[in-house]
Amino acid sequence: MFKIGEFSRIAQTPVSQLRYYGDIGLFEPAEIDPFTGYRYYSAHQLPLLNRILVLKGLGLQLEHIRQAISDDISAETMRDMLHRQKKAIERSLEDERARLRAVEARLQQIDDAGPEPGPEVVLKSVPAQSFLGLRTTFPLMSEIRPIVEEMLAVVPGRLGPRVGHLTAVLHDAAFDFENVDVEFGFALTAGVPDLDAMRLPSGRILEPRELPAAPTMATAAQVTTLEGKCLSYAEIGRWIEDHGYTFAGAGREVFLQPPAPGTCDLVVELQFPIVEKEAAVSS
Amino acid sequence: MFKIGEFSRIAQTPVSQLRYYGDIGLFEPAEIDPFTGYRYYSAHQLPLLNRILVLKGLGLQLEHIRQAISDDISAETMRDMLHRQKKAIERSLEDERARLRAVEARLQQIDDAGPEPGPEVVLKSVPAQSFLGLRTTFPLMSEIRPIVEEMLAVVPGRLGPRVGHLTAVLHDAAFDFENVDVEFGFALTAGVPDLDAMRLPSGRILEPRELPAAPTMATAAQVTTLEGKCLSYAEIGRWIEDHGYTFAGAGREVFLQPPAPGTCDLVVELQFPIVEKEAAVSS
DNA sequence: CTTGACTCTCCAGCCACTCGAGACTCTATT
DNA sequence: AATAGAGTCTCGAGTGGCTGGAGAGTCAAG
Repeated sequence: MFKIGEFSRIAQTPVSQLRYYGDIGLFEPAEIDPFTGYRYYSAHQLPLLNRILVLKGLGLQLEHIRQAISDDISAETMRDMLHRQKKAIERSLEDERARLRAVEARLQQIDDAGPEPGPEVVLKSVPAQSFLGLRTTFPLMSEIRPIVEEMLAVVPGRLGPRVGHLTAVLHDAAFDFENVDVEFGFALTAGVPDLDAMRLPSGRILEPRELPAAPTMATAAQVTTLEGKCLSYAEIGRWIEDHGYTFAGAGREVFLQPPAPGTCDLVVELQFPIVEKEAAVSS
Repeated sequence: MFKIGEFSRIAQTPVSQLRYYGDIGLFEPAEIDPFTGYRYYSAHQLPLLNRILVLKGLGLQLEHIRQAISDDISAETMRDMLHRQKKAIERSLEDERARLRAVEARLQQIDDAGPEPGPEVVLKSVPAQSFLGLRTTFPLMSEIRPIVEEMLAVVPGRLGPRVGHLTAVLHDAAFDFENVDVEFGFALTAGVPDLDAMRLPSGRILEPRELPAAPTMATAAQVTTLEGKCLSYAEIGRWIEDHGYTFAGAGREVFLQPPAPGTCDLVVELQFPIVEKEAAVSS
């Protein structure tokens, strides 16, 4: 019989761990002195402890190990467990690899561009939404603002609390500054009532439609002015390429802080639906 | 201004997380209603939150993220941090890969051999030790037992509390059952006193020497009889091959539970020093 | 005014330990 | 036999990054 310290030296396992395993009933000393409380381990227990340590080395949880070492476990059950473990490791390995790529990309970016941060690109998924909007091809960017201001002045008041964010849907994949085909309108948060159309003072008519769900969106939020958000298009485009995605549908601009009449202070989130580019990647 | 729920929807971040980040002072609401305690977030905060989430996605700890987003951080410091992070990921990636290999090996083993477990092989490192032993070439295995019993009967009594485990050093790499060149003796735990040699009743003399340290040992512990431990040699040998190691020195048998005169109940730990086999492994 | 959705604070729990405080116990040497 | 020093005991708290629940308060639509 060994006292905990010597057994710990033999098994190369910390004393605290042995005590802990005893406390949770995973691996208990062969004997405990009822007067002093000293734990005594027998050499015969070493194979079991080793088995536990090996299973732990495979990444199994202690609870699973407890099941695995209970005498009545079949080879089938064990196989199942290890199979699940294998899948789990493969998943986390994939995650780690992605993380490594991301860290490396960011290091690269610092070396390339200096510390000028730029907006962060994050993935999101947005569900399908009702949308009330007006699609137009604007010959010039400057013509957009009046219409937007008209919408902002009128629509929230009329729709009341159902109204979501002012949103632009960019139907032009090739984004340039003339003849932009863009749909402005509002996402509707609650279920839409019997709303067939809505006429603006200028006579333009907003029509309701369903904005499709986008399971994967690359998004970038920024504080900017109405005309100064072009930089981020480049940024987000590069990100999408770098991370092995491609565009998959019309992008959006969500005006989280809509342009107020007096100020040029607004917050926009660019959103682009993407899908993984299927490439022959060596695993 | 958004209430926490809406901001959570916008940022696709759980409410609980936002509250937590507020509590630890990593990302605080733009405003807190002093009467109700309601948190209010501004759209302007979204870029910062995104930055935090991206850094978290790189695997950084929140404490480090806090430093990283504090305004006065240089590109140098940031690079350092990411560099360390990269190293950490690479390390854990290597660990995970090893784990995956181990799980796969074990699955293989179940498919091959059925659920008959066999002893577990674990890695250990043992420091250099003083040793008091007797090296002999035994023509037959059966001649070992009397000598061992003689040693067990005499030595512990004479050395008192300094004595470690009965140990056999196997100088024969090619292990067969005749003419075994083996050294039996005792490891000495405390610093050895002025002990030059020790004479057994049969006239044999135990001589002291230094047992070298072995930074990496493949070990397997088993409950067995004196003559029935051959199976494990195969087991441990296969393990060493499978895991890309080679033997590096004389193996040992440590008798954790020494053979008592009346019983055949003993516990032995086989120990083989190993080194990584330098092979052209594709990373 | 009611109803239901939201939000608040505070506390416990997760996992697999580790560390420290304060009190015993063992053992080798004087 | 006394003592010093190493070892051991229990108990409680801490780790990181949250999540979940209880119980109470708040908001907004109808």
